[in-house]
Amino acid sequence: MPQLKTKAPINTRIQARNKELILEAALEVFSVSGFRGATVDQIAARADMSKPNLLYYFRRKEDIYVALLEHTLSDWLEPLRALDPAGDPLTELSRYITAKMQMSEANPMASRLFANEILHGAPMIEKFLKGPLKQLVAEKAEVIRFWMATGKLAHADPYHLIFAIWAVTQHYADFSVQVEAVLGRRENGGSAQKAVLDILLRGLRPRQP
Amino acid sequence: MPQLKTKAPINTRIQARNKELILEAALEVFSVSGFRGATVDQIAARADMSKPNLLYYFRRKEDIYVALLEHTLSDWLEPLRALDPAGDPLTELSRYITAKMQMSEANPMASRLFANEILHGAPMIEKFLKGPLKQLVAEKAEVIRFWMATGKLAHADPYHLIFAIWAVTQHYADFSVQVEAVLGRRENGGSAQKAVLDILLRGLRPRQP
DNA sequence: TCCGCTCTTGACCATTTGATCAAGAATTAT
DNA sequence: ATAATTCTTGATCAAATGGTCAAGAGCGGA
Repeated sequence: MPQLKTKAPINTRIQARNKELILEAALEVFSVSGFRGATVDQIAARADMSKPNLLYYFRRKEDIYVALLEHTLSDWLEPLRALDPAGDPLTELSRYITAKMQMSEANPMASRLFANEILHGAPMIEKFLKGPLKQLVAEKAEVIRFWMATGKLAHADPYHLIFAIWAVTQHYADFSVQVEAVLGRRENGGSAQKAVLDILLRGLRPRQP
Repeated sequence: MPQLKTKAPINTRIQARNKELILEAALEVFSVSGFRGATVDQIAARADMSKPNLLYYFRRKEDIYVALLEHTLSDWLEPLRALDPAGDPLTELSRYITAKMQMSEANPMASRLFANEILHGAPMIEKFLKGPLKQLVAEKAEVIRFWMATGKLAHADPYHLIFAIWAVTQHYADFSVQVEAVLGRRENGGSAQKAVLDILLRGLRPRQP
């Protein structure tokens, strides 16, 4: 008697490999061209695969895009999640900012993918923004507020502080073309990181410790 | 004998009006969907005009896009240009940040248009970035460096300070969907402005004046 | 009024592109 | 080995879309 598998065949080795290849190729293409601008042909070509074969693994172009977003949403939150209420505030924030800067440098394509999605109204991840993200930010804003209340950090609006950190760190990935144009393409790896830490954190040292 | 006008007929009243209508409609469409995602039909519909009629004023879709960018590039730089070396540093920077925040709130579509263009590699405005923009930033970075050297401002990398200001102020326009999702769509007009000024400038007050 | 120029549009075209299908190749299980 | 299943792709389709064209409507100057 044949096994009943109407859906979700267990991933074979070939499936795992090809899905990975497709997602990798799709990130490159979507991050450059956005959802509308990217074509299935481009992705298939980058994945060394015929278009029908690609569509055998992901039925619709949109499925690839959504899979990509889901695949990285969780990683994206990890550094914020790691903010430790028991740690030293400036050390914790410093770690967070550094982690975000390193993510921007190591994986600018993922950053641009999100930027594009949000810029276009976040049609695919609205639920995520209003649910898990909002929840996590509320929680961490509370931690920051607590640090401020106990005098270990200067006062500032925790939400807007978090926005500022996001904005600045992701700027180096999302607007890298502009950054490089203005700087004349001189290296910006370490120096940017140091400068950003300085700019964002210097004002947060408590007045009289 | 008929007047010789092979090109550039002087703008008639109808031309001026329709070009304006088209640019207005195009900004709405391009800022939401990006260059590739926007269709000429959409723009024509928003401008209450048939597609061929729209293409009578702008031969190609790209022409509308470029016209839009050029139309606003200059305005975009104005606040930075206004940084006055003779003024009080903190007052000047404060004015600059406030102006940028107000632009973000008043015209988020223009901000998103640029964000999109840069995110996709700035194919149309590369020259502008490497020319006038780079030039202006270099000049103003020098002003900031001067302020720091004369002890009227704490030390920080002027370039990265400018990037931080751009990043944070434009974040509220470009990522408004995310900001509103996280804040639960509570008003953010004035409070954001105050918070941003505080976060960006507090660390810049000179140590011992 | 009349003539020339500007403006407007329905119909149309060529290309791009997301998606399907049937048929064959490769792999796996028995 | 061999049958069943999974994988692969050339050919093809329908819809969307940027752009053209010719013909007519509207406007302004003489």
